[in-house]
Amino acid sequence: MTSEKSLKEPEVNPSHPPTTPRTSHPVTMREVAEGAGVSVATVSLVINNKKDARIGAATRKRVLETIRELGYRPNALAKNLVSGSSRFIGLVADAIATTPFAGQIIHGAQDEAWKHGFVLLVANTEGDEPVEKDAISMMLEHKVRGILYSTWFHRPTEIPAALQETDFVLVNCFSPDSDALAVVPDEVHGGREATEILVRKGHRRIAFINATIPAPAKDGRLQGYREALESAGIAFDPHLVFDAYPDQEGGYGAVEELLKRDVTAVFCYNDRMAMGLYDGLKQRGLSIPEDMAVVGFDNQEVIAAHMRPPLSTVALPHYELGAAGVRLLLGVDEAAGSPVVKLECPPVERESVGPNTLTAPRLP
Amino acid sequence: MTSEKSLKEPEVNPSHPPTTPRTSHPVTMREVAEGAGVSVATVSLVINNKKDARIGAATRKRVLETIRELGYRPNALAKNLVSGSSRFIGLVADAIATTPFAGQIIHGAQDEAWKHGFVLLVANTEGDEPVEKDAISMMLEHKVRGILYSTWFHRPTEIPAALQETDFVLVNCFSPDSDALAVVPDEVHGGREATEILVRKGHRRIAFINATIPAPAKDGRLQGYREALESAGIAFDPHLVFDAYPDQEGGYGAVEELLKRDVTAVFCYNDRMAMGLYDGLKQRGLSIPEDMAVVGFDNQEVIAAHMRPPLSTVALPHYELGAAGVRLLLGVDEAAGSPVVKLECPPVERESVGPNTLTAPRLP
DNA sequence: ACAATCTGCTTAAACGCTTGATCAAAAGTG
DNA sequence: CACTTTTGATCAAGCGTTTAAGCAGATTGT
Repeated sequence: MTSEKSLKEPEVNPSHPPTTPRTSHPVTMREVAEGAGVSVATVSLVINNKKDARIGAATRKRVLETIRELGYRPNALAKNLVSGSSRFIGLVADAIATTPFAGQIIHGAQDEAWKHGFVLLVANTEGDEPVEKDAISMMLEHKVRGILYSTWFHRPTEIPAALQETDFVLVNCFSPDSDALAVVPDEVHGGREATEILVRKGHRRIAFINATIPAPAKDGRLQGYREALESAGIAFDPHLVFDAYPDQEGGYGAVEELLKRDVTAVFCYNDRMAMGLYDGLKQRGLSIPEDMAVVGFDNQEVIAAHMRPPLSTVALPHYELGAAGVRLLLGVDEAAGSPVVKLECPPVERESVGPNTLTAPRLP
Repeated sequence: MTSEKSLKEPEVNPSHPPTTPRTSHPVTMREVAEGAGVSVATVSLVINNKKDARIGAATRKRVLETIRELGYRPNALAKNLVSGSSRFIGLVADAIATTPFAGQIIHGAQDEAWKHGFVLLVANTEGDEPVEKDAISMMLEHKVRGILYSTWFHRPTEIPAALQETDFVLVNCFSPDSDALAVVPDEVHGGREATEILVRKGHRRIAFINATIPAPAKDGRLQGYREALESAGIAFDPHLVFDAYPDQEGGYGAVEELLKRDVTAVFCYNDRMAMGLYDGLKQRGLSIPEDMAVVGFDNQEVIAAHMRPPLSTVALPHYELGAAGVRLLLGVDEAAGSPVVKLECPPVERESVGPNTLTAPRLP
């Protein structure tokens, strides 16, 4: 009988109530119940303050106090077991930090998930199939509420089989032959916005340096460019569109071609390209925006905002992609008609675009 | 009696075994047991193939097959409940995507965690105290194995009280008055490396544009600079060190000062500063590295690798910080003597540094 | 031939919590 | 005053696992 739980054993250190020494095993609900002289059921009811539970004010207070004194923390694991589902949302990314973009997706997803009481479980697959499979398995085993499957650049993708075992939404990618939920940037809209920045400033002969590599962005932005021209009543001139590899070198190398075109403005496929273009232009003694207005695409903060002059561009809504992905997963957004949601790419005007001074003859 | 579990009800769709329709509730171990005609204990033993468990070859095979047929997935929640601890590692960050850096920390932590069978639970606090508290609570409630508390730039920090309730390690930050485990970049070493890139190319008059804002980096890099000079037998000249705000503008604005110093090389506090410096230099018709050798610090990929010429710099080991943090947390690294581990900042040589052509008279 | 040992599997308790069913006492009703 | 109702709390089953302990039947030792 001596092994019976001794009642009211003097506390070792009653001074700082919430100090739960890590050495002692975690406080459970049972201990709280004993401490407060009630049943665990009561404690549970108090904690979750169930609407229809009838608990006396005195008891409730006593329980709450005991919880504080003991520094009790609910065990989410047990909670989840009972409810059969967790408050986790999985995020499977093919690149988590290869680019700042991926970070933004995580950021947006994290914030939105948190807002709804969920936590993000992140896995980085580096594009490795087996890893991806394991990652998804792990998430399923943890009974995640759903999975966000994201890619670091906008592209079509296959849907891993295991994904079908839970709710999921594709983020920054889409499945051409399936009606899977997806959220992607609206490239066409972006292309239009970019072009319109130029149009608004009076430019009429606007070049578009597109990417050499095929992607939704390549087609979409071109279409947006054409739409913007059309809206402005400017005839589309195929000669003003040409391709370059979408990086600094590409932009730098495109200068020569560009200058042949006799244009006053140029829309670059992305910011890095614009960065190279800047160099090429400056090297020829040309200045921006006076001699050439330029707009980029992506709004890579580290680059765009700090070039000289700061680059006007169009932002890829990565943060929003993550956030919208979560909302779509949770079904908190008013259901869209199409399963694939397209997010706007907002223009970010800085100083690389000035009014067109060349429509009138140069320095008349 | 009709509500009894009907035995061997014909399968609805026996064609694709592993296709577990999401509509049906998840397959549990019990169902596998029934399917295989054994007890759940047996199934458990087979799954974890316990060394000392005695299971017949036939039974084992049958169980394994049933698992496959039913598409069974263990419920990690239940597993964790029993074991009392999860395979989670929490990552609390004050900024998850404000900078590409934070992404790298996550990346490193996730890779390393994964390697040891753990998953990352990420929370972004945006520096907000209550959020931080909630985030830590949530992690504790999920019985994480430990917590990585990370900051996006190297700095001293307070340790949130709740952290003490579990194992934790500070990443990219440290607590001046506590012996908490921490892992940070070795700024002194970095400063030395940066300077030595220049020294090795024969430069003797090397300026250092330090930051205006106090930080471990400011002091550390300066010390590293001095150490490198000393090792090279170059007298430290306080006039060659001056401060500027650590961004593009700062670098651009520092050019004037710099040119007064009559130096052949400059070590910038960070890459962004170097970027501004490039502009200022070019604008004055100076070329890099011929007229001025420049090295940066941080190795911000998006920037450094693509400037013209590509910038020599020193890398902040963000990925490694995350990875080492996890190792430290799990205790897999050979215990270091000091609780704070300093990681090397490796030099990344590119083309912004050439041999010193000015020690000898120009074009002799 | 009988006990001792081994083999293969099952029983049942436990993990920490939730929740519908219960129940005793207090309060309200006619 | 005998009754229903309300109030405040408890019981106990169950969530899906793990694992120590148990138990038949087969195998071995002598």
